[in-house]
Amino acid sequence: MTPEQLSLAIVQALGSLVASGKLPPFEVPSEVVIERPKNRDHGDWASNVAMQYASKAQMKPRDFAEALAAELRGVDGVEKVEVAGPGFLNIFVSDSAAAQLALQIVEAGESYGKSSELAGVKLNLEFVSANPTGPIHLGGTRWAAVGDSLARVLEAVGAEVTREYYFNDHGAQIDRFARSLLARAKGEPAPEDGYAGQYIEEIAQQVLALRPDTLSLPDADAQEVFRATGVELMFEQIRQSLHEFGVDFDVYFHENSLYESGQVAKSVAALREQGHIFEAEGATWLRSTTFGDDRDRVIIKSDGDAAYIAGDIAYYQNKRGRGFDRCIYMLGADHHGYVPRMMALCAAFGDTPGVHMEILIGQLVNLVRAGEPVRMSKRAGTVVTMEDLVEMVGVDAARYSLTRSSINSTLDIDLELISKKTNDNPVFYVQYAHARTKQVAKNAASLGVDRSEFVPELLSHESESELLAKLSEFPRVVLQAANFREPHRVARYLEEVAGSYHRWYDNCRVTPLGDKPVESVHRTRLWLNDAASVVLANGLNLVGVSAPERM
RNA sequence: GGCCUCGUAGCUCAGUGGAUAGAGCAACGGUUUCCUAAACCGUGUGUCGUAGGUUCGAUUCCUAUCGGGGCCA
Repeated sequence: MTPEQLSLAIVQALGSLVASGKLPPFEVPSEVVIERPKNRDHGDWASNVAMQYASKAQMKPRDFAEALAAELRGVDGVEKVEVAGPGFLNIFVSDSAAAQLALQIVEAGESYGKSSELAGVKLNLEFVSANPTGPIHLGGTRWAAVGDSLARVLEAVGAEVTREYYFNDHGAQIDRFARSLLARAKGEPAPEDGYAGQYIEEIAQQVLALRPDTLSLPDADAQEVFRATGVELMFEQIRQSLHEFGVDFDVYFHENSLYESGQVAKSVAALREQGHIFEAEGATWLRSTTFGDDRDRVIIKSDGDAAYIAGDIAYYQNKRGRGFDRCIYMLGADHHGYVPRMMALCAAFGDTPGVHMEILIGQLVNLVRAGEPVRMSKRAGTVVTMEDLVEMVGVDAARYSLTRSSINSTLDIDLELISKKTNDNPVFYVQYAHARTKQVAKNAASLGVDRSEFVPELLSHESESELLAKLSEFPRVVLQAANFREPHRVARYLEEVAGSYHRWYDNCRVTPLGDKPVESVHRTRLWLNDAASVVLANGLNLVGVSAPERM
């Protein structure tokens, strides 16, 4: 019996109670809250449905609960129902009803945990989107890990997700990049506002190797060569790093294409038609204050150049034109100031902010070494990059530790700690649990324990009902992670599954001791072992971390 | 000054308005003739920053306030 099945049983019970007049008519919910009580005396599962709906039926919570309890006692698999405290429903499920789940999970395999909640929804998820002026730094690495995991979670609940990377290779930042390359190639110190670091040297050399005559050109022309070629090389390096990090985007969207295709002009014209554009002080403005922005925004500056928001406007309309129902943007906390103007442009197109456009703001990552903050500077070239982090701890540990925390929290990564590869990192704990399930299965096979029978009532040890209960929560955790856009929930859940599994492993053997014969209980436990294996593997996959067979 | 975000155990952090607030790490002690000891078991610490409010019930929601971080002016 899973929480979903219980929820359904309660909804049906409520329906029949109302139909038979045992409860006064009220609007019966389509699902109710079922949770695993911390205290096992409170049952296998508990519901607060009576406290929530008693007033709607104009009853006292306890009376409401008693009526519902009486009805639930007739449900197959329900062993006992008690009413406790202010009106909690404490439900005890029979061991064999709970154990059926192991069978269902193994049979479902990779599809266990998936649902069709967002089936048919086309989602655009934009993340990282760093301009190609240098390698992906720690902050971008966090979005790469979290964004890709979020995409996986959303796909698991049925959404059609496009991972998208938006970048620009013109403008002030890129100029600084090009000037830095040129200076380095000429052996001059980096410009005051430029970039430094080993990668500048490497890219400069690569550009010279491709275009050996560059330095004989006039400075302006040479700089353009460094810009065009340097950006290309840098971007290729970024794509490669992301790929090695396990993150591949479906679309790399070039800001310039919005201008070249005339999309910007078209979008501005569309907004002008709606009356949201005005001219003032020689510039073209979006009247974003109409939609809650704290001031109007310049789209085309008085010198004729487009402001950054011109691209955002066109890009948003372009996404919607490609059929996306929802456009999700992941931005760092340093860009939270953009939210009101972004939402305003969404509304200006007649869309609904928060529905068609969603912006997730994530806090930054701090680097710490032995408790002391590490100062990072792009100019001094002392940034820690995605490659650095991966080199220190590996892809799995890096992705896991970046994904397991809420993006609302600033994340401190302690280099001292993480580079020591201590088992501080829970990724080892979870991966080890998975590896264990695989080794147990292997041993079972070699000793002749197979899945030829399943006797649910034999899974009666306390650690078995704990593990089964934990495994049953997986689909709901995935759904919550998707709905809240919080993939860290999956990682936290996996840590709990791993704990339950390790405890079960210590208490219940799958293979018989010594030369004892193989019995039904061993064969039945193999199902549970394999069910745990499925959940750990499916969950790790959602976090973007490998599920090793052995460690 | 305005806006965003965080404040929970010694540390790093979980915690869809529910019952006695949790995990990992760190500390101490125990468990291996047998499926992986990267594991398990035991020992303990909390004014959930503070003050009000809403509620049958608040760590969770609202307001104010203090403190850390960030963005803008």
